[in-house]
Amino acid sequence: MIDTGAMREEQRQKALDIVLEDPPQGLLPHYIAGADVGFEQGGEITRAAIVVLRYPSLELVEYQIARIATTMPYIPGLLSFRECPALFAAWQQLQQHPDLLMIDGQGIAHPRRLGVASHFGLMIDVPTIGVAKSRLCGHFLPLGDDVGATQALWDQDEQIGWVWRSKRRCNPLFISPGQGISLASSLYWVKQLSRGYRLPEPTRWADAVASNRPAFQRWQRLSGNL
DNA sequence: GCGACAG
DNA sequence: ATCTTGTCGC
Repeated sequence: MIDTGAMREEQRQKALDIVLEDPPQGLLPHYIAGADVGFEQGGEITRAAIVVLRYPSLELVEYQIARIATTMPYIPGLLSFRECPALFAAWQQLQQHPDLLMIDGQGIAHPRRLGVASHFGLMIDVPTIGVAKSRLCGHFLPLGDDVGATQALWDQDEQIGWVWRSKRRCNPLFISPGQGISLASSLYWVKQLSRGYRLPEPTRWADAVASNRPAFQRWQRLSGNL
């Protein structure tokens, strides 16, 4: 047991096995991350924020922000080409790489099955889940008004994701597998990482960091991470 | 030809 | 996404 690198890899693999299980059982992942992208100066600058939370406490343990020149305009269906460069820059700054990453945007719920979550997951070779606030494509049966109401998101006769009402009187979330995870596990983890707010904690924290919201500023003070 | 269209 | 105040509802 001298090769700590191999030991660490073994731990990582155990965590991945859990993430990939359907449904997940046994051991649990150690770190889960959330990513969000925003723009500054009228779109000239792309800002990506990635946060890492410890599981299952969901406490924020690290965050990184990357700002780079925008290279692509927003074109529906080609979002990943616009956001991946900044996301990757933030990813390379991380001290801790997570076992699972939630990205705002679609996974396979995309015309070509390559939403930003799928694309970025391939780039970093880490399981990803797409959590979008609105629909890009696909159709679904009428969704109930109650919390937890769920419908499968379809493209023809193929399921490409889920429509899930995470909170009452709020528009539903559009959840789809990014890379290296199943439809069932995608929904399972989004629920597992939600705490009564519309967005699951990883995405919620990523948004708070990217937008420098009060909650994040308060965290900075309390953790001495100025 | 017309409408839809993640962030 | 971003520009932005107040406002409605729990």
